[in-house]
Amino acid sequence: MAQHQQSSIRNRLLAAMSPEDFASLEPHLERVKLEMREFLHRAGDTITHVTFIEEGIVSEVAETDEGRFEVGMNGFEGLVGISALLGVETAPHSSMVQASGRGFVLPVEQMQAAMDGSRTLRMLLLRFVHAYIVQVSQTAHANAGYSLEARLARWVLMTHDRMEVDELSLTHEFLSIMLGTRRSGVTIAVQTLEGNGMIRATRGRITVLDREKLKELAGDAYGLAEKVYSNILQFPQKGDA
Amino acid sequence: MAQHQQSSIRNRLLAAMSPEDFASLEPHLERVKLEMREFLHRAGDTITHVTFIEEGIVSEVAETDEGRFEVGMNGFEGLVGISALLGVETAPHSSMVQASGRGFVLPVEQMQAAMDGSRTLRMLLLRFVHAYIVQVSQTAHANAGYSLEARLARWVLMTHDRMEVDELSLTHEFLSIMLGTRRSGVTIAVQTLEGNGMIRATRGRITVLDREKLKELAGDAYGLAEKVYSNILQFPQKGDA
DNA sequence: CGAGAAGGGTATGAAACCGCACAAAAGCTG
DNA sequence: CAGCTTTTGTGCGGTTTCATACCCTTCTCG
Repeated sequence: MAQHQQSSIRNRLLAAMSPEDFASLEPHLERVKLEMREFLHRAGDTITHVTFIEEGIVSEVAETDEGRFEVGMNGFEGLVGISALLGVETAPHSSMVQASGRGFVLPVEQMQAAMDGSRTLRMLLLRFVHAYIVQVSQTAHANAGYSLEARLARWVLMTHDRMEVDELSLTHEFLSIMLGTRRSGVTIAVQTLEGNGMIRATRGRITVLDREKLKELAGDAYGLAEKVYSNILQFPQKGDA
Repeated sequence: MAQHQQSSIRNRLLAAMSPEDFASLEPHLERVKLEMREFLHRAGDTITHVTFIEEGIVSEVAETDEGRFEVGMNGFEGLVGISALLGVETAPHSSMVQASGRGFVLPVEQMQAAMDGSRTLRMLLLRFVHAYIVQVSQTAHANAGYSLEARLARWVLMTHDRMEVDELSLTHEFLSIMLGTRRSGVTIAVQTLEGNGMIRATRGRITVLDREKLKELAGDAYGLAEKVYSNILQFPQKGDA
């Protein structure tokens, strides 16, 4: 009997596969824990595995002289090591665990063999890549024209989408890296959101209170990528829209 | 005899294909002109064709209430309709001709059939998708943390990479859309670059004078994506590095 | 060549952010 | 519970960018 039952899997990609496609990968899947702040790989590393996320969030981070910036994130709707799906061995960015959790790793050789062998699997995973591109594009867009508050709202929403609880473990320091801004700027923005009843903030923790208000603040910086995920992959929208 | 000789093609993707892959596409390729400011498609449109660019530049633009922003660009190193390579029918962004030129269109059905039929073709085109993702990520990164001047420098470099001449036809108005900023802000930034001898600016035109200085100003906002293109696709670096 | 349109330069006050520095909490540890 | 570390709150001056408006220059075309 198979080690892993497809029906008990949280990862949306693994769950959405045809049983045959899943069966071709299943023997090679191996459970891993995703520990807070751990790097699955650094920019420039050779990618040896892809990681299907079951729980938690992994951020794609660009690191330069000017500091670190998040360009995208993935949770149980996706996987880490997207470049490997496209036949590229070297990671262009670093992947850091932003919320601890767990996942399944799969060696790239198996991943590529399976994709070569199945059109349906390819279709599924490449549609996911498309959704990720839209997400990164939205990040570019948000960074270009939206206020710090709007970007914070967007970021909280995206993180919340990928968590099962309303409490997010986040320090201002960490948020400032994700948003590419000053730590004290985050403090001000957090206070504003809290003042408007969108979130409750305590030391090292942000609790989501009102998603509708957050969406209003985020404006067009939030939503497009999420719509694409849900059209393409049955990414579950939080039940308030 | 084939209508189009692979050897006479400027597009890097078409040129880099194996002769067999090229032959499978060649009968379906049709020449098109790319007229200034033309939209190849708008966000939400169904993608019916991909367009391999021979000459000119097409920008991917996100349009919202807050204005329009460029998220990425493609020239003779790439194609328009990337989503179609990933099996998605609907365009997430609008594609606008930023520098006039020409290209080859190919119906998506032929594109997908050819990709399904050839692993080597798939590998090539998906590696290109990867390079595009890195480019968009860099845009996100640049927008997050770099000054208007640095972003302008990056943008001029990227455009220059994709043109054969040093003279770029660009109005400040247009640049302000690309960079997501005010028109008068562009004027100031252009003056600064001109003052430092990096460019010469005349009405509706910017001439590149000193790429090295531009690179210095752009810093880490420029370079990573270009390195990936060149590793993966023999994207020619301008001969000054 | 003269009018109009398109593009570019400049000004001005307000707002958002930055960099930095330091004080106050909150939580942890011995 | 004393002392440390981590996290958060706050202040201040300076810079960048915004929003808006108006004028000037250059080009086009009748």
